[in-house]
Amino acid sequence: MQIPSSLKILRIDLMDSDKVLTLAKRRGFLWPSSEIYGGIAGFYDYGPLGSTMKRNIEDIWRRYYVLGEGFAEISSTMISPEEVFVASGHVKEFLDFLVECTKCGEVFRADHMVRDFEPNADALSAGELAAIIDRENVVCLRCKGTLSSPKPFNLMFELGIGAGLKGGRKGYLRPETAQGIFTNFGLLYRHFREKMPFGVVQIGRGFRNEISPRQGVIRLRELNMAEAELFIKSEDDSWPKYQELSGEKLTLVPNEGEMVSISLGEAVEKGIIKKQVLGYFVALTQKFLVDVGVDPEKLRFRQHLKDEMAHYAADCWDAEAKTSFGWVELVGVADRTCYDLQGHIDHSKQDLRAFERYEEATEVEKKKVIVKPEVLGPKFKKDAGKIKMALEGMNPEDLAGKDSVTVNVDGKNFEVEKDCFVLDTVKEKISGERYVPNVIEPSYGIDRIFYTVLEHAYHEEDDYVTLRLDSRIAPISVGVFPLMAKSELIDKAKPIDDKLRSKGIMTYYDESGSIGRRYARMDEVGTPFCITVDYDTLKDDGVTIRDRDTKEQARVKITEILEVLGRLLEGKVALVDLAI
RNA sequence: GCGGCUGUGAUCUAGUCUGGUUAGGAUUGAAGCUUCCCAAGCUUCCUGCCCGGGUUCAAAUCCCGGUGGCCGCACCA
Repeated sequence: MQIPSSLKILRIDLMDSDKVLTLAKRRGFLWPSSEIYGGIAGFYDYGPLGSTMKRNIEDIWRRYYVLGEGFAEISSTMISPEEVFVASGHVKEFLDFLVECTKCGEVFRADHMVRDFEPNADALSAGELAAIIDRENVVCLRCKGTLSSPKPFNLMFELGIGAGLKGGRKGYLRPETAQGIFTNFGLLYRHFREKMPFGVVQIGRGFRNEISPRQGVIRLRELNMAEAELFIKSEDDSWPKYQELSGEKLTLVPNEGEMVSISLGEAVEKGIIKKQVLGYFVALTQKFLVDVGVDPEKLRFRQHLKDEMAHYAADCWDAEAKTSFGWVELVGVADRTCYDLQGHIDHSKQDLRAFERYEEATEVEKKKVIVKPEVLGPKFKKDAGKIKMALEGMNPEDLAGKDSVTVNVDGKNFEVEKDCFVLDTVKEKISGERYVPNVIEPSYGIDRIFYTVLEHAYHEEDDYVTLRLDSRIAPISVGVFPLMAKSELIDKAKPIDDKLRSKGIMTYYDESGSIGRRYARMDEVGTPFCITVDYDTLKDDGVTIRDRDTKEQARVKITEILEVLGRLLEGKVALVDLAI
């Protein structure tokens, strides 16, 4: 039977993901969570090698953001009270209204069902959606059955915090780490000694009650994320380190127009990427991803479509990697504007603004309404306070020359005579201005990056599997073997192993089975180098260092191992150059 | 969440249709032998029918429910 070529490719690709996931399970990278109880969709445990490799990826990420960009790392709670997510918009926006067919049970998104009648369907309330469905007689797309009323489905996990008959205070598991940074903005602003711009990062878990988790770790309900929030002055799109990356070649898929392959500098000049600072972090993201092992040939940046944007974002570029699951979003670089901070200002009544000092303070003369409390008080008694506030908020020009003025407080009108206040001109010193900072957010999905790195590192030749992981990512750096399990060789090999570990190099000591089998074990988990003590070692104090990818060997004196390995692991020298 | 397919040691798989020995094999793993540099060979060993009900004298096998996986639809702020 003839199989269409497109299907053939699909089949082969699917087999690839199976192979990678099977290897990941067998060798302790990824394990389905709670497997002895049947497992649970959307949850994965990181095994011993996986935990280490994940940490290695996170450490390199820290190198970029904390050391490289000077961002500060915090670790905020995973549980927050409801108010946080009301302010962030997640309670209202992080949900879909679903309608169910009362006849066949098919479930649809309510806003999709009324899209033809209402251009702004996703902004409607349950009641409004129900009204349109009723009015337009919208029925099930599949069987024409009657639809249920719209029911909200929020993707956040809800919690009751503490005891109490009502189940305690309502809270949620965070769907993103970002809110912990925004709620701490005031303290962070102080930490940075009120100097703008500044950045804050957080590596941690987020939780989303996905309707249909699938594809291994690509869509999880408990996920690992690394997020950076860069606070900048509103409208200021420059970035001091921009020039350093402006030559970086990017593959861009803008939401209008064709896919292009151009430098960051050109992309910003041509207006494909609107802001320098956003572009900088797109390019930085590319450097990071390629650094940890994402194949640059399988990497692109795609701009979100207008209707695809999250509720808080004005612009967003996703880093997408080609995997056997198709193009997978690894990172989102979003312009969140001042949405989040403004939301928290509105809901918490706290001042979460930054202050920018002018180079020179200016003095302005200003007319002001100055209330005489000793006159106003006795006249209006308990209403006096509110009337005072209202008066002071009025435009002095409107009060000039009038005998009395009508003030509306809480729906009641009060006639206030001119003896209650005076109009005066005061000098005011203005030394700067306050503004709500804008936020640029690069948000990394660690689990997806982890998987992509595994898949892009996976090599198979004649059923022999090698993970070509970067030496800084590989969970084990060096295998240490005696050629045979003989005491004279073991006595030489063990101290080498101890020495390397004491210097912080992750090793794996192995004396069982044939030497080839031991190399194969290490190749399969991506260990870049293996050291073997052989019978010649007893005579010349030399050992062989073997390279995972080329299988070449070099002979090195035991006393020089540490120095040589240091250079090899940092990628500063290739083993072939040491070979003798 | 709906529908289809599916679940046998860590991995791959035979057996399931047609119920009936101690569930067979391979890989991996462990212990050992072998001067052993690329999954060599030999010996020995560990580990399994997704879970729960039901039918039956008897269930890996048939039925029902749950659950995991894959695929399609929907979803993916």
